Amino acid sequence: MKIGEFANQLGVSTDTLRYYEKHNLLTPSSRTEAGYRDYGETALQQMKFILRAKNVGFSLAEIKELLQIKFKKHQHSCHEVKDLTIQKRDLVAERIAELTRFHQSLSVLADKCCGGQEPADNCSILTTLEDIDGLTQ
Amino acid sequence: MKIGEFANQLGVSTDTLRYYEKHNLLTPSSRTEAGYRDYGETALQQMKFILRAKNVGFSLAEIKELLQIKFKKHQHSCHEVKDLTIQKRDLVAERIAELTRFHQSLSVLADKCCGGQEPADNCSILTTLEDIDGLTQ
DNA sequence: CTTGACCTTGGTGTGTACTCTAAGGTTTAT
DNA sequence: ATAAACCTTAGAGTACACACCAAGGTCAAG
Repeated sequence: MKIGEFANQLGVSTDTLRYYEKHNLLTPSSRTEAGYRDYGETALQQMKFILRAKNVGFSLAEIKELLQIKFKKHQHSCHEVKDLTIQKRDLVAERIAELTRFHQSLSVLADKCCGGQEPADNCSILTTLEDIDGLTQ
Repeated sequence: MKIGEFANQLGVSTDTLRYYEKHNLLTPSSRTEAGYRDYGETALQQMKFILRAKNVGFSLAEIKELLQIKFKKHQHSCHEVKDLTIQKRDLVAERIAELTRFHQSLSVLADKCCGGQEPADNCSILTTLEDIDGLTQ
């Protein structure tokens, strides 16, 4: 399968596939005589693996690690894989916590503001940002 | 106040201050004869405004908008400010939702894995990423 | 036999918020 | 007088995940 068809089947761009190849995430099974990339079943499965891993939140760098393990499963332990997963989960949790604080602060600001058409001279959002430090906790 | 002292007082780097100036977020009150930046009380208040806005999750681009409004309050309405705030809040909410899906998927993966020291040949995390599509509904 | 759709490489651009470097000028203390 | 500590500018580098472009080669259909 040439890159265009392969990309279409997976719903990604050819640029993405070349990018993944450059970054050692997915190498086409072979090349045609003309030098065209030729993707086979193995590549298809691997690309699906990558897309699923992306879907659960892994970065490309993390996926690369997962692939290394996947390639040589017997040289790695379940522990390693679970560790990667938990580390990522905890990182995600931290980011959620941070965004939740943002959301909370923004809600407080929005709720205090009348939102009317009058000039913003006494807008509570602006005055709050000007005056106090206590918004975050 | 020269840039070094000013930066210290606010807990930011001098690079950050020059960056903000370049991007029209904060201009020092004046310059000394030697061309050194000289920050005054107005700059201090504005920088605090910026840092507070950052703390509640606004990006620098959004803060720039807020500053434009703040500079000419009578030309803008409360409505505008509240709109910006709510738009940002909703954006943050979306991102939280996405990350929460990630967190959920990662938890499911982690919980299924034994995490033991044995080889990863049958690691449920890897096989799940290999086999199914149903992690994110 | 040519048109158009595909493919190749290498390189640049995007957005965010800085950080770091180089090469040089100024100020302050000793 | 000189060294340390500060300041200046312009420009490059960082991370992430691609998107886009130019210049050219290849392939199938009409």
